[in-house]
Amino acid sequence: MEIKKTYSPQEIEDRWYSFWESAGYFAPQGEGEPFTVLIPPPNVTGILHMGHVLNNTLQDVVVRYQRMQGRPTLWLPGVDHAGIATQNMVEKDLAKEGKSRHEIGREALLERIWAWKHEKGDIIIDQLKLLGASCDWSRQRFTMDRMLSRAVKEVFVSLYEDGLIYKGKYIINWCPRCVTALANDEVEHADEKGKLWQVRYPYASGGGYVTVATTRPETMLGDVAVAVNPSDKRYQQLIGQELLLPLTNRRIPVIADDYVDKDFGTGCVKVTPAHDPNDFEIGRRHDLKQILIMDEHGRMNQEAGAEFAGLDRFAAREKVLKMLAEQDLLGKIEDHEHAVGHCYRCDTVIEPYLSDQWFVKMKPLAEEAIRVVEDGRVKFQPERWTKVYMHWMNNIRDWCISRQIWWGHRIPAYYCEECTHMMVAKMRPEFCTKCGSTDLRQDEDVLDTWFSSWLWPFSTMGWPDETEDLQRFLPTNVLITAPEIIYLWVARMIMSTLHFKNMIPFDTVLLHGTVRDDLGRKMSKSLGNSPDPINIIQKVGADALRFSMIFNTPKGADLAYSDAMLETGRNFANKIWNAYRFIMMNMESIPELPQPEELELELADRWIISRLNEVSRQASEHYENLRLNDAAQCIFQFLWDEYCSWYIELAKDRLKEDAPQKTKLTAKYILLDVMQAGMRLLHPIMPFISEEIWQSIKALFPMPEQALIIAKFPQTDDALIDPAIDDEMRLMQESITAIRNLRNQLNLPPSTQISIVVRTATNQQNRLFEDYAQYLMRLAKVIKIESGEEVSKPKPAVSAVVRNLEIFLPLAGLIDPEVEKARLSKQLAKLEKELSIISRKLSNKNFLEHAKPEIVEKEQQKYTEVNTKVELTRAQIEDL
RNA sequence: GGGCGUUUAGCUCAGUUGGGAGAGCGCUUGCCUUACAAGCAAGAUGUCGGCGGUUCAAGUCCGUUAACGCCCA
Repeated sequence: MEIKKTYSPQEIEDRWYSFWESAGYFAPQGEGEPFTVLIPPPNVTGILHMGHVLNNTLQDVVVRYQRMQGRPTLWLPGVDHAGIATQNMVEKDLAKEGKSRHEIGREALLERIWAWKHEKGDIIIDQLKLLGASCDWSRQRFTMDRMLSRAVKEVFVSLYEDGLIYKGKYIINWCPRCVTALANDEVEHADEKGKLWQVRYPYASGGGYVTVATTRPETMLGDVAVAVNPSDKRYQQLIGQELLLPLTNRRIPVIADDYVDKDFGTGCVKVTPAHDPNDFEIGRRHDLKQILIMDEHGRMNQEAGAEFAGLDRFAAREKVLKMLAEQDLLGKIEDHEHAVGHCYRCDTVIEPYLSDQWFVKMKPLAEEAIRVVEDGRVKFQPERWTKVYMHWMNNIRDWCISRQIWWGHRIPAYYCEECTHMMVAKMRPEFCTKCGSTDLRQDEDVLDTWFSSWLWPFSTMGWPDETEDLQRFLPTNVLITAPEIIYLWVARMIMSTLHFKNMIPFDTVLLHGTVRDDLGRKMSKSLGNSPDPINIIQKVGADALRFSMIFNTPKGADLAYSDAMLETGRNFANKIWNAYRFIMMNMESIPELPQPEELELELADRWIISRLNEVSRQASEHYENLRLNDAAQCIFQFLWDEYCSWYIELAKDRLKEDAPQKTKLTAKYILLDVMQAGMRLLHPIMPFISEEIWQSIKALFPMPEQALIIAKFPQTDDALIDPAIDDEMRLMQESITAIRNLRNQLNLPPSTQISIVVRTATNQQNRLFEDYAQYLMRLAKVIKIESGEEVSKPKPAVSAVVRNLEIFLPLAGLIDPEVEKARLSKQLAKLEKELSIISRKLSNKNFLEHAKPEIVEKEQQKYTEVNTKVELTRAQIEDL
């Protein structure tokens, strides 16, 4: 068999993905307690970015681990219809043809969007497959599917009937570019430098004026009052007076309202109920008129006055300022930094805008959703996000769910054209229930995309039917997502699932960080600092990408991505590949493997088995606790630093032609067994290379399972974790390192063969060095070893102290006693410092009284150990 | 204005109940040692942001302060 020297993922990854998928391994298998993960549905317009990679890799690792635990595991995938984004995109294409959606009409636009969806809507799904995502694609969902649309209608009608959905005229966030309302959380605030203009409003009676301050002077055209704080002494006599609104000659009153901040600006506030949320509230309290001066594109309308009609809002601002200045009505102008809302889709400045919208009453839904988090039935990880959730839930506001676009679930409300009666129903009514007319019109608006996503836990499983899937998989287990959508999505799913299913949707929410570039900036299209994950996968393979990300992402923390970081995964894959290559090179002549009971285990075998069991236990624990970086770390360390650097190196002697047959076969058996077990540990993080190697080992080393993806995760056998063996092996390793160090200090090239003398301190050590002298010979390039408790120190020699034993390297002619003395003195100083710290502790009465006995004992042991080293080192110096 | 987070090796960051400061990358030195130069071996590097407190013992707990970042208003 030919195995390449460098690992090439391209040849392997596609093959195993199709194998898994066609064998049906992604679907839940078997009986027992299921494990379910809901995918945060990506946008149908989306293409895979680094954030998706992190999010979906985390999910896949958890899912693959649970699958290997033998649980029927379901990762339920799908995409959402991304109302505004998708429509924007198709409208852009339309614009290239010189058409607008209004010209072609609603039906034609929807047809075009569906056509686009059928052609390109699965791009991100195909990309997730390249990443290795083991979703059950037979259950793939789309929020506009008939099944999910049915749930949306059902929910809308039900909430309406319960009085939890209402329609009304309110100030909402309006994007004049998207020409639609936005929910509060779809608005992103950014601090911007603006101006605070003072404007003089003359008294209607003449003789003077009041000065108001505003950041948006153009809205003055819609002013209906000026407000002052009732407790503001300066303006007491003003209240009730009338002013003449400049540029319009409208007469407006001065009113008193507690909302006004006496210290902001001049203490006088212009009131524009149709264009400011706070003014809207003031207006309601004082029963003021609402004058809408803009159209839906952010242009002034007739109400703004003939001079302004048709002007864009920012052009209108300039004109208003110019005209005010001409009439000498403009006062002080100050720089003013304030938060400005922007559309999260297109970044256009949001306009607070008065319009007819649909809302969900959230308070009643929030109550139970607060309780399940309070009593721990739903847990956030890391825990601090609980506070964020609670804060929002305790201050929850009604949710504006209507959007003035066409792509989405059309609101199931119907109006009678004759008597204006409104009906809300799942099916279009035949006639008006009030006047009997058949002339009905459906509401033009569609629902917010989140209004379908918030039903994801049960709409994807067939609700409102009581399906098998619902009974089996709800509540799900872990939701893995980004903290940005705690409000938009997570909280709302908890509310909807409690309300409609009387269940929690999931018991754990894992919030992960953001992928940043190496300068710590968020990755974004506009910065162009986001690499294309597909390119990365083509270059280094999905496994390397996945490992690098997991290895470098602690639970809940941000990830700094760089190409350098990628090398961790790539190099690791290559390392494993070469370990596998080495094993296979030596298996060519394998006759037949021994049975486990026929093995002749030596120190290294027992040690690697002990370590494997310990690492399996740790890895399991880390996977369970969602500490995936720790899982990656400990598997990496085991395979690279223990299996490759020590076990394989030691096995080389035992694989030689002339080695005894038993020894040879035992080494081969353990090499294969530990490698296959290592692949099991690694599989959740690096599924492709692990499956490839495991399958190949399986050909020589029979295993019951058909595939690694469904193979059992290694169980720990505590009886095989042997601290005594670990300790003996560690002594050998420390001795080898000490000898290598000596060689290095003396600049001995690897070709120089050396002999050493080891003065042991116990019988047991003596035996160890006799039995395993070969280990030192192999790894420290020693040709002759003399060991024993009574051996005498050769002269001249350099020496090292390992625990309580001494190692001498006799080197006539190569040693400069002064240099050696300096080297040892440096070591001695270090040791003495350490010793003094310990002895200070041990002579502290308080320490001895208060510290736990095992801590004291540990310190005492340490003292003995260090003290021995000090004495031995001192003796060596004197000896020179 | 309110809340949250971060500050540990040159860089990016781990460090879960307080008890011997860690990883990856980078750096230094020597090696193509028959699996791997995407590698091997040996090494250097820290007033754990500052100050104060609790404790026998603090990177870890408490208070305070500074810088940076995020969210909300």
